Amino acid sequence: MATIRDVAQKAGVSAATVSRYLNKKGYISDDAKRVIAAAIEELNYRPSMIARSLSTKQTTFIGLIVPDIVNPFFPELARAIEDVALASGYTIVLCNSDEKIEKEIHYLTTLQQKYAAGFIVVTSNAEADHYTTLDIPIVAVDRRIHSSIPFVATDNREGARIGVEHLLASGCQSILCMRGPAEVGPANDRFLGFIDAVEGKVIETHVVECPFQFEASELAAREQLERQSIDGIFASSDVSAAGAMKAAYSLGIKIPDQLQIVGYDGTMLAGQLTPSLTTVAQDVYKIGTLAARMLIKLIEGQEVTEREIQIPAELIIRETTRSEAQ
Amino acid sequence: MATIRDVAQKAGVSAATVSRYLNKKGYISDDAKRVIAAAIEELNYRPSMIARSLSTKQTTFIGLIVPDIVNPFFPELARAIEDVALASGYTIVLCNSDEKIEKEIHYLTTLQQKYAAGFIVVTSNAEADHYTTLDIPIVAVDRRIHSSIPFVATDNREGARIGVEHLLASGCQSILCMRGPAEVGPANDRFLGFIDAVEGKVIETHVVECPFQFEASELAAREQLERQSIDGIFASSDVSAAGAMKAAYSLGIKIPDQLQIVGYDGTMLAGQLTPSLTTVAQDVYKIGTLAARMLIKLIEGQEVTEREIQIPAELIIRETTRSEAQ
DNA sequence: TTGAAAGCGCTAACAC
DNA sequence: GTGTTAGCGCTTTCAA
Repeated sequence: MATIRDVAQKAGVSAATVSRYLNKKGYISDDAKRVIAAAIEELNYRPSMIARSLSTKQTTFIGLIVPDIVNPFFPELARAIEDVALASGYTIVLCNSDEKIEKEIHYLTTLQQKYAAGFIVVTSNAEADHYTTLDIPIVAVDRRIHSSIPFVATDNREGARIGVEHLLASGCQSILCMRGPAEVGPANDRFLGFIDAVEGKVIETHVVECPFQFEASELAAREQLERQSIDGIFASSDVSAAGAMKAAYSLGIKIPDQLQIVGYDGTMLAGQLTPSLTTVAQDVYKIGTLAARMLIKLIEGQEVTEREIQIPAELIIRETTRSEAQ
Repeated sequence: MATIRDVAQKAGVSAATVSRYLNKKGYISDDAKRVIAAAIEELNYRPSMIARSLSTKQTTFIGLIVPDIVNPFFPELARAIEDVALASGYTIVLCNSDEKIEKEIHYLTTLQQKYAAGFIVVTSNAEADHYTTLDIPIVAVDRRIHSSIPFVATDNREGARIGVEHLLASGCQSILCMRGPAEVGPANDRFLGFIDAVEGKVIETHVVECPFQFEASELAAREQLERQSIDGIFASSDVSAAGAMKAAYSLGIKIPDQLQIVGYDGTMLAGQLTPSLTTVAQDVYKIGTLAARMLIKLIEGQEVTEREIQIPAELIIRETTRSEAQ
């Protein structure tokens, strides 16, 4: 690998001049430009980012800490972040925390001593110390970490309200809310949205808490479906909705004739189920984009006015609801 | 941020000694150990990996180049790789190529000048020059790049054969093979497996090429299903199978009574469909694990005997086939 | 407009 | 066992 000095020598100038050329800093004669360009070309020279980093103390790595990239929400988020990072010359480092605080801390410290310029984090761990005391920028996505940390997410409460409203408008009289885990912020927000929608209405409601997981959701749904007459389900995630569909199927309950279902998330899965699932879609790509843009601004010391962004969710009506109202 | 010299000073030793302590290299007195440890603790010192890298010319970043992390195969692969990387002190950098050779080259060069110690790559781009001329280790996953580059994948041909065999054993007389794109290596292997299974059998076969994509697959399947009588489908991916299921559903064809379907991949989707999809499952996590281990060995200069690994696929029998033979 | 020189934080001979 | 010294490849004053 050629170094800056090799280039300087070949071009007959000093390393400093080459450096200036590379960084477009300071004046430099057209002649010099020409020879340097030629030398770089000839040597196929690529500056070492690591030497540069050592010198400038700036880096271009963004750490992305998510619970588990296998969870369908995160690949799309990662994709969005990577796209904007790429455009701005940043590179993303993938970290799976499994929601474990030790793993989060591990990444935070290792990456910081390595090369991270900032972090984008999805975590439910409440002890925010490790985040608030960090001396590099960080933005929280999907779940709020601390009031001092910028945050981007869907307006889950309103999204859920819309979804349940749709069930109501479609004539449901007895609705089951399959809410997510109490430890997860968005799950609570969605539950609040459910309450918002049903409050004061003369209908029956049931609530069951279950993880964002297929088998567990299927089980929970089956239990509820057997026990009482339910004609509508609002599931806090598409996976749970899929579980409910399975339960209904094996119980011989017809969808959407006897039972209508609304999921949440708007993952691919929703569209690929049969019948296809009506769902409240999050614009995950947009969340990722905004979070990444915000972080990069922070890293580059630019002004960030909106430190808290809520993105509206969108109801996608498909085959698991009848939408009589329409 | 404290530096190694700060630590040395506080401990009353030289930077070299601290360095030796840090890297457990060379002898060092217990006394020294004690003072150094104390100084490190007190100053909350963390060595700068970037300075270290500049000095040693070693880094701990692994570039992972995949077409698109959103594609369900890749998150699990990434997860596996990250898990073994983490255990060995490496960190993974996520790169989405969109199958575009320019993007691949971009990552290859940028990351190399940044800090990559090696690459794990999934690509169908045949011009392997950029890979074969690379001067850092690389391993190919899922799709072969060049005979000189180590490679880990599922034994797709055999996997497909098993899947089709199952359709045959379940009594199918007229089988449609929904094969993947001709440019994609594994798709071809799976098609060969299909041929292997049906060759010489007195049954009817049909073949249609379609991308690993829901809508397109649904369309293709519907067309075939309308045109001729088909009682079995071997789809080259679970997504395509899901599309086929949807087509059958809207055509009023009962699964598995009138039509049996076998998918390929063993993604979550397969288990979450209703009825759940019989599929040939790849052990993606294992592929990732083996690839990462191999790459790390290569990076660390260890002997790698098996440079080409094929992992068997496993048939998971679920509700879209009848398995009369059992 | 350009070059010399110092230094970023660490490692690695080599000498003591 | 430990310290001195000389870099790793780049940037950045400061002079010229």
